[in-house]
Amino acid sequence: MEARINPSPPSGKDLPGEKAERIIEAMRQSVARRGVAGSTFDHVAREAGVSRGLLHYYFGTKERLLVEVVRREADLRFDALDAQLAEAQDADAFLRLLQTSVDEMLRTDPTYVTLTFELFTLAKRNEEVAEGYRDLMQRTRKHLADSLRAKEQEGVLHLTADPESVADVLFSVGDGLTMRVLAEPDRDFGPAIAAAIRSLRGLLDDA
Amino acid sequence: MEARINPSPPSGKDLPGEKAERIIEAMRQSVARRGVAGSTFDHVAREAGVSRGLLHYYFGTKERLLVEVVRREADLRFDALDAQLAEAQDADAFLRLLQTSVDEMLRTDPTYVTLTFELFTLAKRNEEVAEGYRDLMQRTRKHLADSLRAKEQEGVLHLTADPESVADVLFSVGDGLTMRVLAEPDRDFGPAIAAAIRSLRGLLDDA
DNA sequence: CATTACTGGCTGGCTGGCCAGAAAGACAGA
DNA sequence: TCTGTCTTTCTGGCCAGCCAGCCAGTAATG
Repeated sequence: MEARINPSPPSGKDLPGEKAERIIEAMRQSVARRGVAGSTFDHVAREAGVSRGLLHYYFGTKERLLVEVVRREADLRFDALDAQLAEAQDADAFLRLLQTSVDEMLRTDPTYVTLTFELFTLAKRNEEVAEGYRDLMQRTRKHLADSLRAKEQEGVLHLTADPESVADVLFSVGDGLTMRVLAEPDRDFGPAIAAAIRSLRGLLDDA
Repeated sequence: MEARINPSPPSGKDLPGEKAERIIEAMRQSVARRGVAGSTFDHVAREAGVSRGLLHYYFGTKERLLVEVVRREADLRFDALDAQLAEAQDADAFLRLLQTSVDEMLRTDPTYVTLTFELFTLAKRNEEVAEGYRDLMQRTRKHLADSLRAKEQEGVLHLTADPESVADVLFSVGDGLTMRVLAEPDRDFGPAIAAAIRSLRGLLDDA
């Protein structure tokens, strides 16, 4: 009766938690589009193709559902990063790939940026979400830092600060500029982005 | 009957719009603390010491009240910036002052950072707020850019990009790092901030 | 038949906005 | 200075709508 959260494989034809997956993904998209407040169980359930009650059955509360959303967000972020950065062969290429990665995301689907900010504001008011968000930040930083370390050992980059700090700064600039681009989509941020990249290059390669 | 918004001086002992001021300030603090959704007219009215109805009388809707909050936010931001940056005599001092300004704000009262993010997420869903937010971004950028230009003419700085772009990048890094500090208050961001400053220095002075 | 997975009606609480009218001036005349 | 009237400012009760969570009960599974 009090199973909750991934109550074990539904035995039969379905993947374990296949419905739970659909709920999380529906919530993810809904939060990006409508915000946390606008993402009612009613809407999300309809979009996931399940009943409203199931959301409670699996997750109990909205907050716990959001924590799962954050977790999934981290996975998606990692995949995107790894795919983009793997092939960089020097600092310039690395930054260029980072930039096009952000560009592309903004043009095709700004879901996860929006979601990140939405979760950040909620984290201020809910400890469960806050913990999930901290975890997301830490894992993301760690992940990029590992990539940076690897690239350094390959001789592709020469970091002028510890990898974690570099990762923090890279993500910070990325988030800050993204926020501005989203707020003023008609403005040309080309020069600002170019300036940012020039400025960041000093962290990746002082040769 | 349809006066609305600063309906003219209340003639007598009070300052013009003194109550409106109190409402805006109460809303500002409430949004920072409880978020937009949690800032009900009931709470805000009580904290401003007025009746709930007066909020409608002055502002009509919650959105329009929020737009006023954004406007006030810009003024506060300008004052803080001007006060801090006026005395900088070289690029390093400029960045140092920028940093201590952010530090101090974080330690004493992170109200306006929180508020800024809160408004950003709301802007995604409300055109009135979005316009106010764009305006805030533009005016803030313009303001810092003007400061930068002035410092350049004084010979204090030598910008390596147009002032608006430099302002964008400075604020972006500031916002991004601030977000991270707020999310992980126990982590030591000293090295990351140092790295950011080293990196940004290239935008202010290539001598 | 027992257990687990799932449904959807219900409810109590809350919210933004509306509005009828009270309170507080403003002004004029005596 | 008092009084009566008009206007502006301000109040708080009311309402319709919405929502998260609860739960009694149904379907599926083994």
